[in-house]
Amino acid sequence: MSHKLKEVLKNISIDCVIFGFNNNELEVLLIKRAVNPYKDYWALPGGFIKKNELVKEAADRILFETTGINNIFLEEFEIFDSVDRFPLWRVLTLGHYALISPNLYHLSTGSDSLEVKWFSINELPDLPFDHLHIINTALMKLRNRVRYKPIGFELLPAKFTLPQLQKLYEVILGKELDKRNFRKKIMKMKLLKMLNEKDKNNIKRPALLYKFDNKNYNRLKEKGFVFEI
Amino acid sequence: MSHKLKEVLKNISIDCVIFGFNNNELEVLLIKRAVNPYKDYWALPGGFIKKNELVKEAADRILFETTGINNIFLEEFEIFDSVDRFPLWRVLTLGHYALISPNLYHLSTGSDSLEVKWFSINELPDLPFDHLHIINTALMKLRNRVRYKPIGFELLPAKFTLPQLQKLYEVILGKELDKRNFRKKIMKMKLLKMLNEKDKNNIKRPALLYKFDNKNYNRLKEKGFVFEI
DNA sequence: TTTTATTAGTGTATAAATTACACTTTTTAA
DNA sequence: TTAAAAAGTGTAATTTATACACTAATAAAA
Repeated sequence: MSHKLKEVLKNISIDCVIFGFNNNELEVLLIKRAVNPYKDYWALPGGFIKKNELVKEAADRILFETTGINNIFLEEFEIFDSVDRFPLWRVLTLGHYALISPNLYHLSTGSDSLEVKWFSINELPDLPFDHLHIINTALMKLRNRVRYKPIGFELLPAKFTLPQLQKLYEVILGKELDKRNFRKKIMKMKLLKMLNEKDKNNIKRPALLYKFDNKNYNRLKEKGFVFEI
Repeated sequence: MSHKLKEVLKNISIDCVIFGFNNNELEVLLIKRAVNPYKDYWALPGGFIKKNELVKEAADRILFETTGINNIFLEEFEIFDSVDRFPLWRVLTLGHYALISPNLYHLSTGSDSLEVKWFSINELPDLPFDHLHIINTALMKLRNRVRYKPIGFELLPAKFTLPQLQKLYEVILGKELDKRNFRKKIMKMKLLKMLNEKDKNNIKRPALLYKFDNKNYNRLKEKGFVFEI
């Protein structure tokens, strides 16, 4: 790690599970570790919290330093506390996750990472520590959360189509949705702004483009609106 | 604290917010601190995690040592990480909460607590550290959680009446519910076992007693049932 | 230019759930 | 025996959820 042990809280670390959506599949961002233990292994971006850092600040910094990604909404989802999960000493890890639209972020390595890459969650490499368990836990939490908070939208480009949104939810929830009912339900929530543009990506019947109306979502939320899919 | 600093992870502590339900009010369990800082103050039961302890084990032990309560379901709900929240050094606190039926548990003090007592959440004493913030956050999380998981039942005695259950939900959710609709909704879920007994507590028309059918709840859950109030 | 192919977009019927509401019954206390 | 207090109950209207097939709009192919 790039920071001296004396600068950090050596018993508390952070691991980040960054989900993306591509080719109608969920993906997760991994780094190739530059340091031991498990040098050269693909693993979750992670690191230790500095002594005077808030958890949120640390998560943002660690993610940026290892992958080049910043300015995303990281959320704590679980504490991983097995006694021997880190081979050298006792470490509790605060798991964080985020959903991002992969094409919006430029990836770069840092001193702790040799390489950064997206992996389909259906084709993960061997992972060190309990990182597979962390990813699976994050996925379970994501599946539940996405139904009660409009975080799924973060996985789409700023401009998206209703068929894309539906596909995203089908992939996350693992079930087929009726497009008539899905469309009616979403449109009724009044969370989308229709754009006077169509998706022109080699499609016979180009679909209308929308964007998420965050301002209206917050306004409705204050009035007691509850998102649910 | 009763444990030597060298035995614990001094940067990670646990605070427990234990909710009870009494006189149609939510209550929270506090201890009078036996040690500095803030000796003699009423505060949340808390302590440090031992070096080879799982978070869950630590939470259970800390709660038992400070209040005499054990064998309850503690759940982590938030991390409190302000840099100066503990005056002597950097401490991150893993907030845990639980709901219990107060009459089922015998309270006792330990070496860290001079006294243990229930306080109405509407009449809290001055609290040290950020304990008021911790309690308010727990309450917010509780209000949401109680709608999507049948944890509210934990606040009632093993045998309870439907009017008691409704009152509990009204208190937690902060709104009045129609007793006809509430009764229909609850009975339809098939989570209660009707007892051939009535509540005989100085009531003109004694109500039927029920108990929560955990076995059936788990069976229904496996079949895809989702609790929601 | 016309035809074909592919996908987006739409409407209707039924079932289920939610919401709003007042009176009857059952017990204990007076 | 009567009064009081609370539990228990049913109905109607509205909203939401679910299931389903055809039409329309475009680009590619002929």
